[in-house]
Amino acid sequence: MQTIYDPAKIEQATQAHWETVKTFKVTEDAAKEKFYCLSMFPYPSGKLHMGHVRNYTIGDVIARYQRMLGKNVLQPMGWDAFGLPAENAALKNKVAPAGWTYANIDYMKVQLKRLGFGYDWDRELATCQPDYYKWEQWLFTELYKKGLVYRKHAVVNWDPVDQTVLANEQVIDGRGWRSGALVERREIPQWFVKITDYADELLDEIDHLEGWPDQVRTMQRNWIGRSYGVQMDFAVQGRTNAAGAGSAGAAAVQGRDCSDNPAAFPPSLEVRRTNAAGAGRDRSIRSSAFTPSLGGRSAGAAVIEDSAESLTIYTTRPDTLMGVTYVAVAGEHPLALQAAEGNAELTAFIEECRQGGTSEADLETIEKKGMALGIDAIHPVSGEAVPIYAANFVLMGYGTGAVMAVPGHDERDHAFAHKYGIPIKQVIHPADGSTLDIQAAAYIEKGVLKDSGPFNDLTSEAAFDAIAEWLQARGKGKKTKNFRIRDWGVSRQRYWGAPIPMIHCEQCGIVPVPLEDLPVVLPEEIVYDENTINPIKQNPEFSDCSCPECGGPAQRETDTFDTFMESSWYYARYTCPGADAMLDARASYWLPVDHYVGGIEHAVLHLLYARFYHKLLRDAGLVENNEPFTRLLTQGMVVADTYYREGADGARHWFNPAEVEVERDEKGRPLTAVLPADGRPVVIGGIEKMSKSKNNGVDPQSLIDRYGADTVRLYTMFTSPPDQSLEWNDEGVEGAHRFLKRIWAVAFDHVDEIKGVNESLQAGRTTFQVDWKLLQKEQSDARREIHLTLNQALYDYEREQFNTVVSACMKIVNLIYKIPGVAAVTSDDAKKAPTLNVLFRMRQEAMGFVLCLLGPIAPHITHHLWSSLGYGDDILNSDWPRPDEEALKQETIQYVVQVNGKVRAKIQAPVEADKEAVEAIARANENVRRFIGEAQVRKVIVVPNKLVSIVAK
RNA sequence: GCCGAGGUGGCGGAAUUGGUAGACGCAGUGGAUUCAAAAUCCACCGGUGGUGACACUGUGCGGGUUCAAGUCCCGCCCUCGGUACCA
Repeated sequence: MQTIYDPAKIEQATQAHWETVKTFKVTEDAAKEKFYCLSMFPYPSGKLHMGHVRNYTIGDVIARYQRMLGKNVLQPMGWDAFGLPAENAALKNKVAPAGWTYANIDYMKVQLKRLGFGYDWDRELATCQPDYYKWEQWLFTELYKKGLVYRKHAVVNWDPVDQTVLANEQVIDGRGWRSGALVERREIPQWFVKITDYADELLDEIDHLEGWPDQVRTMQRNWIGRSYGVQMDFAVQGRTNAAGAGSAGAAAVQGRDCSDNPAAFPPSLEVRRTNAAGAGRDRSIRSSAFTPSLGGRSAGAAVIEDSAESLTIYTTRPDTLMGVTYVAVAGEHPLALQAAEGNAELTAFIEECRQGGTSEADLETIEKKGMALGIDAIHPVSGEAVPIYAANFVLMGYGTGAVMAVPGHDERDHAFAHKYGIPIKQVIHPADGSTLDIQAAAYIEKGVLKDSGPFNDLTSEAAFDAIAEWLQARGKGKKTKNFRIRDWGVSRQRYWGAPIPMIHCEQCGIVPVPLEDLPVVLPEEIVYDENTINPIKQNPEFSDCSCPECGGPAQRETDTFDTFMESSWYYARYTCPGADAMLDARASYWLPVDHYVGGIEHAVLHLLYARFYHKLLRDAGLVENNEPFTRLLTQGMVVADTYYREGADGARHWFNPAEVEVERDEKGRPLTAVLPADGRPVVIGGIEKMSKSKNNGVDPQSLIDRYGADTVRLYTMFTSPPDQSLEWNDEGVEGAHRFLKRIWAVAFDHVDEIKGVNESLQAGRTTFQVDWKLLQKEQSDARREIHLTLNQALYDYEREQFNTVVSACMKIVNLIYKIPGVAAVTSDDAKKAPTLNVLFRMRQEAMGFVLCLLGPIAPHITHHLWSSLGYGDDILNSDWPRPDEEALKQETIQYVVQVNGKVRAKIQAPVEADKEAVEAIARANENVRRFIGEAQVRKVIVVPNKLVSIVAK
């Protein structure tokens, strides 16, 4: 009697079983090999989206696979609970961010459980809980004591109407998202963590991250961007009032320096330049620091005392030095501000420079504009005066806001020089002696120096050293190493985050909050509306405090941490829930994470910050290894079709794919899309990442309700390989569901047929003596095919290509349907034949393969069928399948025969045939002889077990 | 702009890493079953020519290396992700 596949029923029963047995609760067990499998925790945005489902299914498949291999598997889950969306929701719905967040967590947790993920929920954490962020605050104060934390000014997006700082996401086309006002750049004091102190280690250890995708490793290398170059000094000379400019400049810079710890003055900036030839070669990174002669302030820099003030320049192309024809500084640079006094035009330009966003993409794509300051920089070699420009693409906050320019050998400098009539000088010539028009285009390759005074005729490589030595000998510069990466700015001017545990005391300056006063708790019971966008700023109840050192009145820091701070160490905290310390000894059993799974969008920031944090934890004596994540899988995005109509104002109204009907031609190509609601057409907008803004999301909950968790899991695993984007398709979900019904049907047909025929199989015993030799050739061919397919699936599990694991399962099920001989048996006598028992055994074996292979992917149905087939109570405790070597053996091998590169025949050759024998069989083939014809055979290549290639002319 | 990834049938994708292009699935077409439908099962399914065996052609575009190229090299085009305050 076959039962009907009812996913809701069997999934509930299976989950109840896991709950009762506490299947996924784990503890440290020194006797077993541990495996820590982690998926990036979600932001509790409200409900799960398909990206979550995909991420957590991949993680769960890996965790269950490792468990079936016999390991002690830890798979935890938690919540990245601080962040901007909670504040946005609070403004919209007039609810406090905390309540909104906790409600979302409750709902999403139910959804995760419904999907059957094998988490140890006893380890759950939320980053907004004070007993979590307490330790992050503690570590921050420790880092401060070590000198790894400092304060400096940094640029933010400022909305002049709402009087608030905006995230990049809240700046739309250069305007504030709520006010619509033009956004300005502003500089305010902020906290920084010195990731640059670890830049060398973070870079060098990428080489050892063999379990990471090359793509991510390359991105991190480029992000850290170590380069070797020359740092040098340009003296500044005022054309009208040099002395005045000098003192004003120095004073302004002192005013900017808000560091309470002079030794922690930021390392010099970097402004990135990459030549158009791109792709990692000849990258030219140049930076400069405006260095008043304050002595020792510029960390690691040569102290150059030549003139009252100077601009320190870093370049990876010192060979182009003699081609410098101007210097550019930021609008807010002291030199620019000083020059603008009494100069309305320049003042207006500087004001213009303040507008626009702060993101790298904004800065690089804006129209490059500048204005001469009327003062000059003195070239360190030639002594020539070159003009200093204020330019809108140079940022004060990144380093100290000045760059040198070589229009002849840098594309952006070339364009800028063209626009403002600045001379373009060619000092590098192609090594092959060819000539080119430097006025038409910059020459960015390396070559041979000309018009370079003492350095003429040197190659670029030789000139690098020669110029560096020349400058060093005269105290004007030196060779140096630079990084593209900047220190990590962790201050956010937002309410919903972990408070930065620092106190400002008029007497004692900056004082970190001592451990006994931690955590600094963020007030959660607050009113949240337009008037109190940030309820802890200007809130005396929160900010007034007494100084831990002198006891006098003091003010708390009201900025909160970047949420990357919380997400940089949660993986470690999972290993020791409830610990009365940041971490305890349990961390050393579980860490590092063996396998980490998350979105490719985190390839740089989160994954780099977490690596950095792990090293901070190591240096605080809390973990014992150097890297947090041994193996990494970055999954692709979930994408879907989009449909829209344009309104009268040009605004697009997006329709969910579920509301749209697509008409196709006889081949299935989409022709038009209409909205059945009004029968009128909509525009097909192409395939995009599922998002609220494009209204192309699919709600996983409705799919789970309709098809069950196993179907949703199977579909997401089957449709794309994990690291590629997954294109949504409703019919595909049907297909996945159909396959599960097919397995269900074949399993219960099998159970019915073996009843009363084979007691051993019925009892699930698979160890009775089977004489496989009883199989006829086509039957043993089928069995061989099944074992070959199993082998393929095992290989695919190892390389984590789960879509082809599913393919293999489908193939095996198709083969089971077609096992020759078994279907035709109807009479009772035939059912008792010994061959039939062997065929039943063969089918039982194949079913076992499918259930095990599919177990991690569709855990509920496989759990149920496992016991229906009599195998036992829990598939998770079964042995992982291996193919039978005997079953794989064959007598002949198929060879492909090519003549002049084209396939002309397929031949069978005995396994033991040598190359000559195989060649002889190939040449005897009629079609092969036809294509060789009269031509002479010049060469024959025989690839063992594969092909014969005959070259004839 | 810069860094990274990807372009293979109508669609998602496969090709054990230089060796039969299109596995597996979706859609489609034809058939079986059914009073009918759904469900299920079977067959076909890149293009052109041919009744057929088969031939030619075909992996974004243009070149190249090789007995052999989706895969390697050079030069382009297009799409997507990141770009430091979205998470």
